Amino acid sequence: MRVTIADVARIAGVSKTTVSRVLNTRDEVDHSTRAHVREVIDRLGYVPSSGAVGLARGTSRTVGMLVPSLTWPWMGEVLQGVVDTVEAAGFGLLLFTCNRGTDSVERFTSQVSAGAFDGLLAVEPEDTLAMLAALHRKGLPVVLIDDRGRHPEFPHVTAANREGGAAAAGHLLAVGRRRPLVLAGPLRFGCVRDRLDGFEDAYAAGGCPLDPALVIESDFTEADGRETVRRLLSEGRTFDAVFAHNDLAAVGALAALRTAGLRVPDDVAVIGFDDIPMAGLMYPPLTTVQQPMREMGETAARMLLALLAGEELSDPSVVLPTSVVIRQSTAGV
Amino acid sequence: MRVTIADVARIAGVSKTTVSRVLNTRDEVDHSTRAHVREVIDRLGYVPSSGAVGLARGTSRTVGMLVPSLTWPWMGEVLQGVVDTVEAAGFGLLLFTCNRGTDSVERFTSQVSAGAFDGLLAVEPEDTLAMLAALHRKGLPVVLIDDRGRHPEFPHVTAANREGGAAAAGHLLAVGRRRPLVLAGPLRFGCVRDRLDGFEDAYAAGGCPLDPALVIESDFTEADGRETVRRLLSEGRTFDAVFAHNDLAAVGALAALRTAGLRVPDDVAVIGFDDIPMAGLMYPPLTTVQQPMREMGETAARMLLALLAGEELSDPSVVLPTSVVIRQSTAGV
DNA sequence: CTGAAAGCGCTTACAG
DNA sequence: CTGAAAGCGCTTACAG
Repeated sequence: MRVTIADVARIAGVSKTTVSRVLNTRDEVDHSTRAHVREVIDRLGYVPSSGAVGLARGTSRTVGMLVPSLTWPWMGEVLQGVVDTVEAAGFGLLLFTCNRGTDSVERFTSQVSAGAFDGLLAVEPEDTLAMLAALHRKGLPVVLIDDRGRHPEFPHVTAANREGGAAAAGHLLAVGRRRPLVLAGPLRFGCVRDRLDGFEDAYAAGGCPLDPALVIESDFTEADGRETVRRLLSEGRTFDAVFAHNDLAAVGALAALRTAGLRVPDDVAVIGFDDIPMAGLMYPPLTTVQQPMREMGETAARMLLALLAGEELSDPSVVLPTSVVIRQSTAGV
Repeated sequence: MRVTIADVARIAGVSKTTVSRVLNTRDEVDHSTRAHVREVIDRLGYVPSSGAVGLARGTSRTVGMLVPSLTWPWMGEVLQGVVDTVEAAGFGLLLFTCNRGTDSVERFTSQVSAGAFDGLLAVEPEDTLAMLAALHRKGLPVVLIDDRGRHPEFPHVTAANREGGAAAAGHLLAVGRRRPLVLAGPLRFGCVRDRLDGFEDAYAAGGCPLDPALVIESDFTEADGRETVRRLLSEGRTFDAVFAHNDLAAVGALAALRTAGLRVPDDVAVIGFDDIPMAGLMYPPLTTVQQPMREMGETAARMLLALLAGEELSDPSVVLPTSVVIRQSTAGV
């Protein structure tokens, strides 16, 4: 049987109130009483029932996390950052995905109403944004880990996409590339427009404005990156670099260039975005703009915990710096 | 304010007992009463507090999952399988990692005592096995997703490692490789010994027993795979194939062979194990023995849910089939 | 078929 | 400094 606070109280010869105070408050308890109760707690191995504590206090000391998919290459890093931070604060992490339509969305919202968690971390909530906004308005603390949209109504953390795009341009210009192909992500995403703007402006400032025919919307997949580059080459387009808006598309570009008999980086330099764990293991190793995924997870988790502690966020919109990781796909050997 | 069962009861003009029965039982309630209560529940948007239900019922309808790391290449697939299954059953998933020593282990065990979840899924619990065994003995339902050890004391799901090793051998023999290098994982892992046994036996049966000097213990990392192959080549060893016990090591082998000027698969064929998401995106695309990671997650989750439902497991030790995915690193173009 | 009451294991005014 | 009692929001015998 479970050891309860009543057991501890009885054996220690005090009231449940006193045991509760030993557990939860720093003062109001006589030193020797406190020591004695502590001893009994340890001896019995008593741990308060989280359900009962939650019911009495009206809080669960648990945060929820909603992700669109767990199999994206960088999701593990974000998750690890979140879990580490949340665990260290003594909170639990309840994980949800929303990849199966209304059914799972409904189940998720009912978990919210059920008070299963006190606050929510959401990654790139494209389809679920309206729902989240409703929950947020009803008082659920929410922090977005959001690399796609622009959501000033939520506290959120993103990477410095514009600066990342500019840095990619700076690097390509530095290695002498004047005619880059841009394999953009879906243009409805804020992050994509930011990366593009930063890149375009930097190229213009460098004295060679982009050729609009070489800015192509793609969909962040390896397959589409590969196919797009193949098609452009077959149409006779020329370019001396590829800036892909994510690493998967860059890997696709690598494959298409190889198939076409072009050398990377000699004929065409390739730079990606994300720095997924496999980026350095590609052939050639992929130069890329790094997003600090783990740190983004940690930061978002810290923000949510602060909110739950009743603190004001000094800055509800955190932008973490990106940086170019130079590897052989742009640098040669 | 939260809508409670008392609100529903008052507005519907019935007792809390009746509302509870409408919520939880199929019978014992008059048809029209039931309909009326349902209507009030919907109108008010009432959702029972999971904490209160848990306290009253002594169960949390939540399962825990303990993983050593969230950033391993195949972990996302396992997690996705688990989350999908658990969510579909209306359970929550509480995620824990144990990468920060005794501190996090202690925090984890206290969550168990706190009754935060009803059952546990654990992935490759090398260091935490003793702790898990203790919890299991105390009555916590546990299912292992375990590709490393052999733990007959727990219900668990693994991949068919021995058969996978044999299949790798069969494939290499079929493409004419008679002198393979084996880049084994740490030999203390059961899965490693199984893969090795299957591979060795199949090669022996094929008429060419392995050269013991070409069976090397490695550590499942890309760096060690690369370094080991580099060293062997520099020592003048010859081999016409590499069987790596995981895909990361295989990717390392690919890099070392390339650096040495050897062609894959012409000079040396390479086959890995796992089929991580990036395997097909390598150059050349990596032939590998696929472990059904997502299915392993789903199966383990289903087993745990069955246990929680009070069912007996028809088979507490489930072995899921592996299969060779043939790509260019062994097959040429 | 329905309800009053006790109980799940805590916390928290309130009183002393 | 300490405790009796009410309350958190449910479920579940028990009685009718």
